[in-house]
Amino acid sequence: MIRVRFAPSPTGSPHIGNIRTAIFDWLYARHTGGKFVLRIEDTDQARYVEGALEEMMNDLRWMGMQWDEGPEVGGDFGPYFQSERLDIYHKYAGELIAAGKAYKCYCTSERLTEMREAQQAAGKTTGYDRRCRSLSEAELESSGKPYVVRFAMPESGTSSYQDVVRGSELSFDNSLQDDFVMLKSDGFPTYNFASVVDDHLMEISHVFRGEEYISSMPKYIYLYEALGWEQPVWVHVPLILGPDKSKLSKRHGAVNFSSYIGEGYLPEAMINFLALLGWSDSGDKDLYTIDELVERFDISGIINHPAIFDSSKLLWMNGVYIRQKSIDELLALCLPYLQEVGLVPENPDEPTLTYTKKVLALIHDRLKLLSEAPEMSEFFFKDDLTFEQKGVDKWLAKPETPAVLEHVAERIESLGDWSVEAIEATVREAGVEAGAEGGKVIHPVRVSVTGRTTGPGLFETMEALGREKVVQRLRNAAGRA
RNA sequence: GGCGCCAUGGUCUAUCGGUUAGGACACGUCUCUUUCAAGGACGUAGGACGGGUUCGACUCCCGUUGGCGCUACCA
Repeated sequence: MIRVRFAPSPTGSPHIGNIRTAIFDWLYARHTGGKFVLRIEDTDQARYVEGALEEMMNDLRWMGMQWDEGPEVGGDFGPYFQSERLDIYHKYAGELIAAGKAYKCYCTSERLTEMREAQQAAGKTTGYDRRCRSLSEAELESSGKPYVVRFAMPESGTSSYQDVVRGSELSFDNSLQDDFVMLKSDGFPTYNFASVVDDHLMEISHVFRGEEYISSMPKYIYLYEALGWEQPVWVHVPLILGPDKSKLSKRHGAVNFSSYIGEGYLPEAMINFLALLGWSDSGDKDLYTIDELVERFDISGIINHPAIFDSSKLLWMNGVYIRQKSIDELLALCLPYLQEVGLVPENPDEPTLTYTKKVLALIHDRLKLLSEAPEMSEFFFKDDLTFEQKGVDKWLAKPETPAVLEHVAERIESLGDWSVEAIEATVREAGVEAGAEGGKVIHPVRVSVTGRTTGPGLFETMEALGREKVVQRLRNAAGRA
């Protein structure tokens, strides 16, 4: 049975890198018909951030990636919060201590710091000097003092494992390894220990995690050995780097995942784009539906080198997915953005909805982000236009323009058939009659009616706006000049 | 500093010894057009360097350089 887990720690807003790992986990579980487990690694009380877990769950659900086991849904391998599994970690730590494979360490953080600084100053490799490993409890004068539990690593030899992404065996010199902390003095386990215990107990078959853990592999190898457990398949996925080429982290501003939701990216675009950051199956295809991704995703396609996160392709992809939406879907997607700035009322009536759909149809192809909808369609909903200076200078300020606009208004006013075709014919005719052919009439009319020099087709825009508003705006502009 | 991973255009990538090194984004030109998009056509741009191995290396090996990661009572 394939079981994969996504194991975030609630220490802040999830970023692109966290979510990409979750996408790989989810895709692999769905691809193999396995289980997708969500486990919360809340073992660092100092860095715990309120609301981070809710944000994570919200992000996952927004993408339609519902976990099979974990918070809110339960499962047979719970609890799924590490903070609720402390007794389990203590039990196994106790067994390892009894077997002489782990030991209590009473060294103070001051001593550790001093030791590290001395090692650095001497140009030596830093690491715990294992003082407490060989001393007895009596020798340490330890009674009542706080302690951590360290794992007793072998001091010589090499350790190795098969890396499924790199396709080769990776090995490490044991003499360079440290007796790492398993249990902290506050009684909480460290990631290194807790994840091993939980992955085993939760019967995780494949561990997908960032490649920053590769250098910690010796720890896991010996922990599994000491516990007598079989290792899962390690899938070290490539890191996602920021534009500055460093590992993605909080300090990279625009990388918080939820902010992409707010800007109006679509889940299918985010999943498609992120799945291709560190995985590929052909190289000739860029657009994948979620079903195609589930069908094709496999460990063999995972890339072995880091990828820089550059959102320009994501933006393009989002435009592609927006264009694939029906008008009704687009309405549902854009309405919140339009309502937020008051362009559309909270409880719109049927005619308003119909009108909004007509407007959205006109900007549909131009939209790359849902959040662009208000700015792009503002003049359809508001009569007090903001005029682009460029348009005013180039067209409205021309001495001959008012007469042209007035004439167009006149002809439009008496137009019988209010269709796009009739409007176009009439505007063009009126232009000719007033001595302004083609662009010479179209541009000033556009600026008059929309305030802009760019936008959807002018005649479609006029048709949507309605005769009354068009005539009024033309006369306003004529008088304005 | 030590250890580890990695190395194809600006970016994401294909290539698993023999290709005019392919695709996509971005960029540029043209086209369509009232504008801006969208669409179509075309184009600029790539194997870090040096040694091997081989009839033949982007591809395999070694070294160099470079980038990144780890080096916590963070994950």
